[in-house]
Amino acid sequence: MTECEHDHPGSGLAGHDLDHALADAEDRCARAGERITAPRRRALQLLLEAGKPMKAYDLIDIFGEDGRAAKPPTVYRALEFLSKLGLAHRIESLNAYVACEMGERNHAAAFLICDCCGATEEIEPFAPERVQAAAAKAGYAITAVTVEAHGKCGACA
Amino acid sequence: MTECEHDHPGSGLAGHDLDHALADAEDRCARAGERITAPRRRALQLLLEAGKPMKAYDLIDIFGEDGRAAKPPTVYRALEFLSKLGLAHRIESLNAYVACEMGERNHAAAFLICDCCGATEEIEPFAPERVQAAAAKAGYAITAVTVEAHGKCGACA
DNA sequence: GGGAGACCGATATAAGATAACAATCTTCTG
DNA sequence: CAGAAGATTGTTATCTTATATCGGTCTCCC
Repeated sequence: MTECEHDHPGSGLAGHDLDHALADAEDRCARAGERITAPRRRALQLLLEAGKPMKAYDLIDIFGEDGRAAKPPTVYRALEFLSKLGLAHRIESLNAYVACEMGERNHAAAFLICDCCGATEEIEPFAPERVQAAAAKAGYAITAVTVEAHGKCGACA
Repeated sequence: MTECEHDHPGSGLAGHDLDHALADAEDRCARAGERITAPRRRALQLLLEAGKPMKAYDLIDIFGEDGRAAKPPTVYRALEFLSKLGLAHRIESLNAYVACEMGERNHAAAFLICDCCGATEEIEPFAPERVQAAAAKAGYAITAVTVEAHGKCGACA
């Protein structure tokens, strides 16, 4: 899948931006009546710093501030929580997780994914009304849609 | 994920329909200059008979005509081949595989998936031109798009 | 009939995810 | 404050999903 491995810049957050994003997330969380605990916050921090999809076991490996790995359930639980709140998304076709780039609201997400460098871009879903229409015609009531478009990003093409 | 477990009818093929579908597949295969060997044919047969997404290890368990399991690589290789030819599709959000329901051409696929009974329906992709447009705007050149809509089918709703 | 490449079977192991249970923390209530 | 209820965590073990590797076989083509 990964072919060229240019690891061009990447849009990970750091310093002030990171703090701000984390504070935002805490707000959102509080408003949703949920608690953002230490492992949840740590998982989100790692995703934000990475700025690209991360495998669960990559997070596990770097989870401890002291350089020690976490136990898998710790990280999987945190990721489940973040997904539930829309603070992160799972990318099915990569078995990976990425911080949500579109602030507020637990929206549907769609992704452009570079098979070359691994970069992803979160975009507005394409034609939600047509999804619903097509589903209704087939008798389905849809609650969540996964859209993952693979190809090459500008830098790799 | 699975909640109710009605296993309502299902659209698996059998008898004459199955033979016909397999013959069709062999045609397609021959025209593509590929060989449909015994394990490939067997894998496709199992998917067609099931008429719904099957996990790789479910196929592995029932692969042998004599009731014996196959070795994982045998089935994974067959599934990879069938996917390449468009005779089957992988459903990322289920880690499962399903026979293609739309005859000819190696099209893009989209799926309606019932989280209740596991049924799926393959449909025409929604707005391919808008995918391409959105991707182009972000500098991406897209080669494959995964669309998986989850919800409840008519029977489960 | 012999070489090249595709394909297969088998073993082993890697990668991804969850079950189960005890311990702890939070919040609410009396 | 005491204590119960529920959410969250840590820990161990295990399950599920997928691939690497290697030697042998088959098929095609010259």
